[in-house]
Amino acid sequence: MHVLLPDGKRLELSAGATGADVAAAIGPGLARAALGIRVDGRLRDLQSEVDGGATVAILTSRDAEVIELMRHTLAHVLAQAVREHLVAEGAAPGDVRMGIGPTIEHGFYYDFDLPRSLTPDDLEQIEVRMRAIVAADLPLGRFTLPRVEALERYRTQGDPYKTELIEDLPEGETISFYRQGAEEGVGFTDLCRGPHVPRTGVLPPHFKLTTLAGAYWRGDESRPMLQRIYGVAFTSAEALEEHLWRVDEAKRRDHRKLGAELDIFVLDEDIGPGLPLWLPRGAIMVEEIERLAKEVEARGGYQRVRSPHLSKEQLFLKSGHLPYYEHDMFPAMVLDDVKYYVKPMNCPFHHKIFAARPRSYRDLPLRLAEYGTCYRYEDHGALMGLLRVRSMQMNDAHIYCTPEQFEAEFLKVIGLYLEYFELFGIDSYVMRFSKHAPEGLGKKYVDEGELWRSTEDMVRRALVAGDVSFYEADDEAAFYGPKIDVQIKSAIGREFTLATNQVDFVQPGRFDLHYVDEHGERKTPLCIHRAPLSTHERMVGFLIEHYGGDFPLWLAPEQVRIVPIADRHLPYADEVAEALRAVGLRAEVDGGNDRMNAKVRAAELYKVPYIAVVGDKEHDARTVSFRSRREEARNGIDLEAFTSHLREQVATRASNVTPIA
RNA sequence: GCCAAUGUAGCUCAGCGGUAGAGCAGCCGAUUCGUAAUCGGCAGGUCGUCAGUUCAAAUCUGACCAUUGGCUCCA
Repeated sequence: MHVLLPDGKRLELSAGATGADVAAAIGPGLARAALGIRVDGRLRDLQSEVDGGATVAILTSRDAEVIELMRHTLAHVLAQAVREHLVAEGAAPGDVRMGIGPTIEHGFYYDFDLPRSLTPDDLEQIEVRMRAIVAADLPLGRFTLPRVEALERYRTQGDPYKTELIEDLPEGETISFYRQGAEEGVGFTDLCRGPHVPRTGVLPPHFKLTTLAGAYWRGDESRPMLQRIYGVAFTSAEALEEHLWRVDEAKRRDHRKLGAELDIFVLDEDIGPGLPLWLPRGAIMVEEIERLAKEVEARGGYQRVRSPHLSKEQLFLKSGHLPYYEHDMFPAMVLDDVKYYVKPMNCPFHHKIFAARPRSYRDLPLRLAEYGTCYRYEDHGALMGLLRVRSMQMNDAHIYCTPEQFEAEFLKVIGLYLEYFELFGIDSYVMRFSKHAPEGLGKKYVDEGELWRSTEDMVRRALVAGDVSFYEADDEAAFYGPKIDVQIKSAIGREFTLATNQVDFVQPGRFDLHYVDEHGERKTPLCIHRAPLSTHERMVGFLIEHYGGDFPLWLAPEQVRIVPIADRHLPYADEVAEALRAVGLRAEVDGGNDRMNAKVRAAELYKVPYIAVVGDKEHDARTVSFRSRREEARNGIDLEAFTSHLREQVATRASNVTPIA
């Protein structure tokens, strides 16, 4: 047989040749340096047999992708270290059970079922053992076993996890193991698909165990909770340093930290978890977002409505929330044998508004908007600052339309997202087409298999017609229909849904909503739920991180801080503030008895976009001297010119500032 | 909800068996100063809560509450 090399050369090999054989055939130097191979674009290890006719590239430490092999092998080294660590203190080897240990972005993890809980101290000691295993330069050997023997191997060890993994492998699948250490019983052997580096000695020292966490076996909350150890690994010290620096930098942008420093919101134990208080500065931001939404929606033909926070049980029975969404609702309050619930969503109320009078096809599409505050009983452990709360103001609207109008309306909503994202300069996001999973019918999802499929097809057609790029995800839908979720990452790298756009083929029918079409027939409308600005809590939380607290002028809680140089300049400072406030700008005077330098520093730390210094020169000429976080500092700018410069930025909601003329 | 860690003044943190400390912020006073910290003084805490151990608990133990890191879930 033969293989092709990346330069197009043909290399003749005997049958059953491995990656190592290919490297050796090319040259002894390469054979020593080889860490893995790439076969037709797929990463494999040196021990795997190459396919005849394939293009094979030998990978060395110079190839970036070998870090994948290294991280994978490091996961095994971690497992060996954990076993040694616990056996050293007296645990039986069989009591140290292994789950899975894959690579992830920046590193790897491994899940364990252990006789005791690990502590951060253990982590340090385990890392020391890992370095010893690397230094021991154990060779990695791959071997396969027939299914029966593989199962027997783990059954005798009493290992339910590996046994289950093998049982779930499809018949006929090769069951491979990797052993680090020259012989059985030494080092560590693990069920594994590979690929790996050839020896532990080639692993880079630039790794670090980072966190200890709990994780359900196979991600299923009904199964045992294992202990997971996360680590990061890079090929160079600089890359590791840079990664750790980035993690640190992200912490500085964390909206919980900045939210406290900039007086935007607080959480108070007496009020309850996930129930934030907006401080005056945060309230300004929420209201600016609302103002933006109202302007955009007025242009888009939306009408605003209002609905109560509570409703009798029957509304949510009708909508389907009680059977399908009760877990996320605050428990009922009972008055005179009538149950009332706090609303988790606005939709049932809007359906009632739709039904409040007969509707003609001429009324459609009918777009009802409300920034209603909803309450959801989120799991305690899921709460996170403003990004995951229990009281939330939805940027909500429901669009009722005919099937013929669906595509255009749906795409208009997508267009809305894009308009907002452009305004905020949001460019790293993905659109997720969230579909149901058939197993969830009747449990998580209303039991209408056919309707699910046809609605999902309709959404997919609309997305393709609108040339929207997206990926599909099963089992992520709302209980009443599929969604388009805009997925985004927080400063600390956790993915969450920002905007959402959902199709509802269920509730209009359950509420017996109808309109009269042009032939005088009663028809049920479709409903699109949309929240392009997410909830106002999550949006503000996201924007704090997105801007790192350096908000564009229109969003900044305080837009101008006026710093008088001496007390005698206070009257003029007040005059400047009045002039700014007169045109709707938010300005404050720092009248304290600090030195000017200290006041400038305080305003900078508070991230006030413009600091206007006024002294004798400014007073006499009726000017200001400003410094800004977004443009070059200028002295002696005419007060009028300064004011209109700021007004212009606010009016256009500018992110990029054109310096003052 | 599950696994684990943490919880001392508004914030950042020290103290870790003998009944509480610093810096910054705050307040008062002096200084009136040209673009990131002027000086001095004062005030501020039932050490998350509730039990327990002890002659004595911020310090040890337990339960609960909250926060954080993950898992599950989600706007």
